[in-house]
Amino acid sequence: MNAAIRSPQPPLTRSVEDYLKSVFHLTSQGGFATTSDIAEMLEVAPPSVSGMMKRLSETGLIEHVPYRGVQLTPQGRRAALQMIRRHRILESYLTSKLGFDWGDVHVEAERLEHAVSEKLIERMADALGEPRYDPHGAPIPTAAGEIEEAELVTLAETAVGSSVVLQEVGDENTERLHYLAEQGLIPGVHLTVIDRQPFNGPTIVRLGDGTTRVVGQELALLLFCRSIDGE
Amino acid sequence: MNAAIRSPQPPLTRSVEDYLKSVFHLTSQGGFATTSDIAEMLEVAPPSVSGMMKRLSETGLIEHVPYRGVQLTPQGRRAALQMIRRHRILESYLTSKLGFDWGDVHVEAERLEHAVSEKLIERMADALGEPRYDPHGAPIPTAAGEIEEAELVTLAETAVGSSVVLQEVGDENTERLHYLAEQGLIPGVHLTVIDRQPFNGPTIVRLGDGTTRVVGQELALLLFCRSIDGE
DNA sequence: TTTGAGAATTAGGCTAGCCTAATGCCCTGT
DNA sequence: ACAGGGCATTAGGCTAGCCTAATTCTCAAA
Repeated sequence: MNAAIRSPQPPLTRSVEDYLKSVFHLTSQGGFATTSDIAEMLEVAPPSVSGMMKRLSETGLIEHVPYRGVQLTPQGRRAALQMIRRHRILESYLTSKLGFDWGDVHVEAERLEHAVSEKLIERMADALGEPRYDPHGAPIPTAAGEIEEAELVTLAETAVGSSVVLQEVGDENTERLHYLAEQGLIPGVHLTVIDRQPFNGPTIVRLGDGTTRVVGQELALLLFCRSIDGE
Repeated sequence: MNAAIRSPQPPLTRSVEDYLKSVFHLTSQGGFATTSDIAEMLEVAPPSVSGMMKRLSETGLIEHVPYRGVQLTPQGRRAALQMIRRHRILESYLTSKLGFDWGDVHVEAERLEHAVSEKLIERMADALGEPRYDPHGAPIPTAAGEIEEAELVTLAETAVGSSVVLQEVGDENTERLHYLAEQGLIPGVHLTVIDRQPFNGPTIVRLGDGTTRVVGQELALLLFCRSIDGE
């Protein structure tokens, strides 16, 4: 007889959507998302997070273990995946239909994802041919809420001598993305790991066209690769 | 030395954008927008409007004459026209590029207009070839903030025997728009006014294809026409 | 010229989200 | 076993926007 039970789906606010997305990303490797990690990701103060976590666990979107952290409930996960689908479809659409640069789309999508209707997203997805990856190579959840989980390894971890395909660029910084694109380090490119300097030094790779690149550790950690050795 | 003077452009909130748009529409025939008209248009209580009007006149976006009403300042008008441009470009884009129905685009655009960047709007406008009218025939303000002001007359006011072109449909109700489209009463259509029943009765028109339509007064008041007699 | 209906405003209160300062909990290192 | 650092939470406050109830203003009609 109380509101929480009766109301089926009070639409989520922008803030709530952002918190859910953060928790999803922070728990993608399993475990709990901590208050301070969420606070840092959303650029708010930790007490703001504590307050929101309380609200969200009351509405059943997250599970909160005080002083430990939070995890998404199935319902929260569904909502988070929906937001991520929106975000990645938007990025894809802006890139391929409106000529946006892959370094710029993140910010734009971040604002739009809270305002687009389901219908618009599906129209965009349709116009794009139901893409499976966004411009950065990240998998796009299906409308049903399924997301591909690939076993990827960062370029910094690859074995010297191995061959990989750059699958996903885990970054959203405009300048870094511009630089990477200039270097030809974009999803889908084939890389052969030629060498790696010691003490967290750069990795040297050969691209498909035979040219080589020296990739510092900071960037190498953002380049998620799929091995193609054994296949 | 105070904040209002120093800060160049504190970005407007969604609410503020909506209020400015309302005031623009309510003052388009000149005069003042009243508190209760704004309240009705935005579906809020009159005191909410009074409060907002106070804020907006303090920030220089409107001119408030207490107990009389409000008007936009040049700065407020600029902001309002920018929102209207966004709205109409969005409607146009959704209609022609994503297959939305002209009856549905209003709601969608209403949500998106607060979230899109200037850059995205200009990309859309570009992709559309800088359209001058939205799907309902309403003029789209230029990026510079100019808007066409046409002398239009509603179909209910046209002289029997005259010839007109349906220029703009002043409605945003989905069902009515669907009905009008079915009847072929869409912007650009050529109409000859054959007859009008007395006592606010319907207007009978002939379309370009020779078929006739009986248009009740309620709808006829929404159909803005341009005369083509004298030309 | 007064009066009263109707519109506008002021008074006072609520929620969502944010903040800082104060307090509480947990765990590791001695 | 416990002291202290570090993270989390609670306490208390703020703004934007909304609300209802009470008050004030305006103007037209008697």
